[in-house]
Amino acid sequence: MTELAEKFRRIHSTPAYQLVAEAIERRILAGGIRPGEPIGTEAELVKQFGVNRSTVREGIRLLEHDGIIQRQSNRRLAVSLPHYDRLASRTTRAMVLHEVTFRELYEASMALQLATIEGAAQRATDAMIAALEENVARTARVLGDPAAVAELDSEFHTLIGKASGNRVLQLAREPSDLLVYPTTKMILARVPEGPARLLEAHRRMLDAIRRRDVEAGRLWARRHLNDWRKGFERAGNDLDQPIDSLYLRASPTSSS
Amino acid sequence: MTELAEKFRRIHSTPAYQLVAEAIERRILAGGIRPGEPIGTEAELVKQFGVNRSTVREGIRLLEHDGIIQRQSNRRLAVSLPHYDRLASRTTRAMVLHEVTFRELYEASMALQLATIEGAAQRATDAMIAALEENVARTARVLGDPAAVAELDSEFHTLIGKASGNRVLQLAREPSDLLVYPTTKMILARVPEGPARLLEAHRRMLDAIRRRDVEAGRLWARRHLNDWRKGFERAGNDLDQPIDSLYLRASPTSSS
DNA sequence: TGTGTCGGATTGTCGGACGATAATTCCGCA
DNA sequence: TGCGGAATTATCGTCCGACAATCCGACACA
Repeated sequence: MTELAEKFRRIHSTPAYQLVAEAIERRILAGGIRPGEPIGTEAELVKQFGVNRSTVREGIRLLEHDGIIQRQSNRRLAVSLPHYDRLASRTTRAMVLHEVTFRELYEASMALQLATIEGAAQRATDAMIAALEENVARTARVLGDPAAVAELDSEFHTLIGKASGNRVLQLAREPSDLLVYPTTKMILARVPEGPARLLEAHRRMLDAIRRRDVEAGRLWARRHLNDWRKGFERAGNDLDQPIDSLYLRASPTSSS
Repeated sequence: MTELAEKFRRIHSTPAYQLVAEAIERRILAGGIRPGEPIGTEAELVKQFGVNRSTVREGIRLLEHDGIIQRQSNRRLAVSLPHYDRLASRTTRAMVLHEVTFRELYEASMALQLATIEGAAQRATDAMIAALEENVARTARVLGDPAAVAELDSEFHTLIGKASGNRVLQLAREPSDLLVYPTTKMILARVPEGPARLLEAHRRMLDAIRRRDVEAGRLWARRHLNDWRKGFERAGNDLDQPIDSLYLRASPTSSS
């Protein structure tokens, strides 16, 4: 083995199906095709790229999976805006595989939720506030059913995310939220005073948003999440244990 | 159109290739197969699932694309931990397609970076601090080259992310970081005092981390990002304009 | 207006095939 | 006996051709 001079870059042939996917992706991102517009049938792509249909299909699958293209009613492919939950579930999955701890989840959620409610307090529209009020009212009605309360809690936070008007923030927090939700459910089922405290916090947060009181919003969001943490520990868990695979959803697909 | 009673759930048949993907994914997430362990060859999967190889291939492509399985040197498929950047680029792409504004990016980054440096100040190891010092030293050396400084800035923030020891936070901020980086590059190229101010901020942040001074860390991280925003505006941009497709990387694939 | 029917288009799935390349085995030679 | 290189095998990427199921649109019909 002579010392080989690094004259050549390591050769790396990209498989055709990836090239297909990247070519289409580039066109979409460059704005050549706008969301909603069709990108042609498989047969057409076969002709354009000069590869076999199987290859085209493998390529298309990737983009379809990412949600940047979708099949319309015609079954024809069209560009689409990837929906949040689709991306979020991937990231959530990664968190589970990486065995992140609840502490990490707690810390990150704290930062994200505080920023979110800050935005919501500043910019929530009347419609969003009405939706939040409706959510809180419903929560009050099902206070005896922990699972239902947990579900509404999840919805509440999603609504606040929307109300914040910050999509970057929404995208950033959704993966964590997906993990927080099942935990909340577990906590509420085991900590008797949980639902009442949760409702109180939601009411205060909503009130802060209504009054555009950023500081009060932050305060109650913080308390709310601290309740979550304390409940988690009171339910007999260690904050430094990794989140485990309880959190795989039954069907991670099909978001209408 | 009469009011149709919602008696039936929308029918939805899942194609076989998706079932294959989901079946494998479930097994992995349930912990049946740990990262690094092989999944079996395509031929074996064909036998197990009783479908055609084309179908199996379409299915495993999806998981491969998500990074939860990978081909080893044997070419055999094995479970793997999805790496951050792979997920991040998807989310970044979504942000571009959704035409999020710089303001949204700025706000979200602020929350995420403050939380990150907080974690770093509390938990950075000596090794991480050394790496940060090395980064700062290199930055000082290339101060005349805006592009190089931008690159090192990106690295600096990645290092702080690692130093924070919070992977949830890291996963949450990476997508935004991917968008911040090209902007920083543009700003540094146009704002003469940019590099010097950036270096100063990095030094202060590093110092705060070294002294475990959370408040100082937050302060300088905030200033640093405010500089970014001001530079952005000084460079003649409007904070409320959508980020555009300048940000698609040349090759969004292959992370070793 | 609502309903059956038909043809065409498109997809999902299949079976089989070939070459390229990495992994493994085997064999001749020192 | 041990080792380097050749032969074999395994596996993947790609291709081809095919078929049924399904959906869309159009059209005729009640």
